[in-house]
Amino acid sequence: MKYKTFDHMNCSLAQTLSVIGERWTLLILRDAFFGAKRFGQFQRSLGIAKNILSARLNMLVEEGILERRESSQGAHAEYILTERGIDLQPILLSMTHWGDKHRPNPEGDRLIFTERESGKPIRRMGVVSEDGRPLQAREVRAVVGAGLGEQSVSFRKSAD
Amino acid sequence: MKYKTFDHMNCSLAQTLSVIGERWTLLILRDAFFGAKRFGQFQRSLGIAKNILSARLNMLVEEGILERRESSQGAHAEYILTERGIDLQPILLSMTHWGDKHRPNPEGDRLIFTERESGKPIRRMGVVSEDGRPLQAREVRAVVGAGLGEQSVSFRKSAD
DNA sequence: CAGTATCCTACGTGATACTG
DNA sequence: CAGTATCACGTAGGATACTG
Repeated sequence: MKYKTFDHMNCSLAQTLSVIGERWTLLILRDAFFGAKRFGQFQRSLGIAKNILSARLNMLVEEGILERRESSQGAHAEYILTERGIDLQPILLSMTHWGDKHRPNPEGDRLIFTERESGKPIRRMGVVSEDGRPLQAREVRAVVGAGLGEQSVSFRKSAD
Repeated sequence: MKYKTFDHMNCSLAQTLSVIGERWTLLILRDAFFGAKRFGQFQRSLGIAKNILSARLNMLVEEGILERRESSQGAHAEYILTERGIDLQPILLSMTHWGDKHRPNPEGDRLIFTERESGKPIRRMGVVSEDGRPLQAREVRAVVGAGLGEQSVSFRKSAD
């Protein structure tokens, strides 16, 4: 009767959720992307309980998403995003964009993400074809690959 | 001492998490994207308890992500993705791509997402400049907008 | 300041029984 | 089949005290 884990599911989404699927995790990572490094920075920013924060940071280090470094100056540790952590950026940005659109702040956008060099806003996250054209959701379909083996994925005749 | 909600946070990511931040929700939506419509389809596919599924479906309908329709044929209801739900596609795909890369199936990719027309695989989800160039994570910065008011977002001198 | 440890609560969850 | 209701349980989460 225990909590069901998603680990056994042969599904990339479920695998990802088993790592970052808990409420606080993505908010911690958001702060990391904004430059938070120290325990106290995360804690004050989020208003999260210290034991939860401690557990999440340790988990993220175990998963290779953050790296724990002893700071050269001062006795505190620092938590730094690894490459694997930086790879989560599209997820965070997609979620931010959805919130911008569907749960907006009446005063206007909260954050605008821009290209550092030019200052121009980036394009809203969305599916892009191999040669760079934006695609509508319905123009995309899923094809079963080798990793899925015998499993089917569709509830109808053709996967969407 | 109750569970803290994220609703009050003036952050698009937190707002999104307060809607789809619970474990099962994205898996239910995954199935919806693959064509699942009926209660039993979700239930068998996920192995989720019926009361949880019921609660999640109702929540998603309330949030305007799914629409509940009485099927013309047969007495069952159907749950259909709304536009707002379809807008979640970049989130699901970003998470799927991360799982593909960092928790791969040794046999190969589980699913390949392709452009329906040409059959060519889509580009991996990532940040794209206004004029369509792929950007590295570090080439992106966040600028405070009107919706953020007085709040700051940075832990250092310049936001990342 | 940076955590760890402890205790407590309530929410998410799961099994099962029940209804239309 | 499509749910709703009930109940029991564990884990996430929160407050606080404690240690280096």
